[in-house]
Amino acid sequence: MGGTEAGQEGRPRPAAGLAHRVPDLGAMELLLAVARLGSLGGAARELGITQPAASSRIRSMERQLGVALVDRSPRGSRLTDAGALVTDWARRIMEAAEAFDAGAQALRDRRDSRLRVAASMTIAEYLLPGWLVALRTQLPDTAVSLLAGNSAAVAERLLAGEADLGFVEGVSVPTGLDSAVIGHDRLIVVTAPGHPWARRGRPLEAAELAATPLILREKGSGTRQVLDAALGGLARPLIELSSTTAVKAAAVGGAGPSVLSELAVGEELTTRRLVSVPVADVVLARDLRAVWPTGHRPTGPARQLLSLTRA
Amino acid sequence: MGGTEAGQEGRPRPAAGLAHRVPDLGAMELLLAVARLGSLGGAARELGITQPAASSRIRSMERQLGVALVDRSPRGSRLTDAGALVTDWARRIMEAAEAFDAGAQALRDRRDSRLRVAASMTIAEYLLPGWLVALRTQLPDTAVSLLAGNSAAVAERLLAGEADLGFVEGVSVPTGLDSAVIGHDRLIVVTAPGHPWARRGRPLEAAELAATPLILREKGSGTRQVLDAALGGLARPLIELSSTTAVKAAAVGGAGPSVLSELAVGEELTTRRLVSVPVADVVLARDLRAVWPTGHRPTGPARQLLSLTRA
DNA sequence: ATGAGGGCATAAGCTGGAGTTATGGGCAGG
DNA sequence: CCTGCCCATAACTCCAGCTTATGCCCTCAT
Repeated sequence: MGGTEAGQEGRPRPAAGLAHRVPDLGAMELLLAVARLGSLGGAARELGITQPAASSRIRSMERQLGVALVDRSPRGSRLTDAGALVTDWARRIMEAAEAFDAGAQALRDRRDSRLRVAASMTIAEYLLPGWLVALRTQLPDTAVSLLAGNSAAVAERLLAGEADLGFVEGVSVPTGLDSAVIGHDRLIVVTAPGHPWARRGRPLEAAELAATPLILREKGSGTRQVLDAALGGLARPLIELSSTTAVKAAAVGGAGPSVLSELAVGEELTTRRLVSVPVADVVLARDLRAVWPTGHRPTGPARQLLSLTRA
Repeated sequence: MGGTEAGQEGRPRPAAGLAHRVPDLGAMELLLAVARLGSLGGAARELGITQPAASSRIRSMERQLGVALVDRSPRGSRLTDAGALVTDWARRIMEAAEAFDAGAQALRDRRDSRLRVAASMTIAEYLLPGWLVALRTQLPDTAVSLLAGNSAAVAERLLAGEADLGFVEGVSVPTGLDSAVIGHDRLIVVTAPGHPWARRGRPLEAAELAATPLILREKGSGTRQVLDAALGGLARPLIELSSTTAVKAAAVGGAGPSVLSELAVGEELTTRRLVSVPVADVVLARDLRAVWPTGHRPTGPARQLLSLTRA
């Protein structure tokens, strides 16, 4: 028994076991239903399970967290104060899960979909799932398919008639396509709040930025290319990491300043885990564009998605 | 068998069953490990499970999503393009889960904790979990406890010596406490991108806002109170809903304009599911403050947390 | 060329958690 | 007082995920 126990002396354990400390998505969904409906039985009915199942599931979630979440009474259940908080936090997980679901569904629905989207990686990663969630509220029964690739691949799909609408980032628009600017991907300089740059009065000079070792993605990544171009190939790495998340984690931990896409650090900025440092004389911006074959203005679901993406 | 099947004629199904369409957190954690390490076996070792378990779990995730995620070869596994995308989306869920975990742990760790925080609901809901995650990277072994309540309760705890640091929002600071402004909770007017207000040239006048029916939280909610005060008790409801999420969903769906805390809609704004409408002559802002008993300037972990929260 | 090693897959068996049905006890309102 | 809604407990079932035991594939160094 417990065969797992063998040999865990100096296990690294970076953030491992999170899944064991956090209730699973089903339990959270149930908790949200209880919060909304004010009754275990009601929530159970809504999710298509029985009342005892709901009762036991909530109870084991309370055991796992070590916190009482609901006040049960003979005429209903209400959240405790702690329960309300936990429910709010759970809601944010479920929102991320909804975006995941919308995206995953689009990756799968190849052929028979009514709206075929081709998008560059950055957009597909950060923006598209949110758009799809929004679109779903407007057109619940429209199947969407997604193909992610670089600008050239997006153009190819559109011109071959294999996609209805495309999204690319960058300075130039592939030939044969019309486009509309829908936003900007700005690279920003960020540091942990404790770093000296977080309190400087005047904006950072480009030369200063180029002279300072930064936490960066590896050479070859899109972000790195834009930065190198803007600085004239001068970006000086303090550490090179292979994922945006790793870079963010290092920056949050105070290892040094970094340059990241605004899209990647929205959450960190609003919670002040990272602070944006104004930069004086470099513009690190790329346009985000919706694209379609010249002349074939988007119609139907494509038009609807397009209108979601710009003001 | 399959007793669940009974009687589901006109089931409401608002967004039900999400948990069945999305892999569970353990599977995502595994996927992230595979992405990072480039091998199923390696990921398995890191999570303390066996290689066949990892293999089968990834495979069933691929079945569930209907998408191939990893390219298995006799010398390792790499993510497919779709897999990279899915992994990025999963990472966002895991980040939310990490915040959840940090918060939940603080709710539980009552007595023996080294840093006891008291916070108002808005801050505890939106900001604190992120701070705790950041703090964890700096002080991994510091137990933190959290007590959430209104301003009066926060003050009481601090003055009784039962909390080391507090956070409140609002215009006045409770007596007996020193404070530092760490941010602002601004209410902003938002609409779906398709709404006429999303394209107006000039900012909205207060009178115009007061005259337009809005999607709002129910009377008595904090947000509603601030809005009513700023407008002179005039806010006119189009729909009244009992949770911020419901309000957001209605606004995203295009039901009408709404007024929400900036903190609540960060994600929706960056993905352009909602658009912020500038307002001319009303300031809907409250300060967010860190507070502590007069004279007892925070030290140790409390000081560290405080420095995380402000620039 | 050949054996060692890392990596993945398949097969068979075990276990625990989540689900089910069945039943009982509190509290409100006609 | 009884009907209805709410929740809890008990006993049983079932499956997802785990383990161990094997085997095949490929690469690299001897």
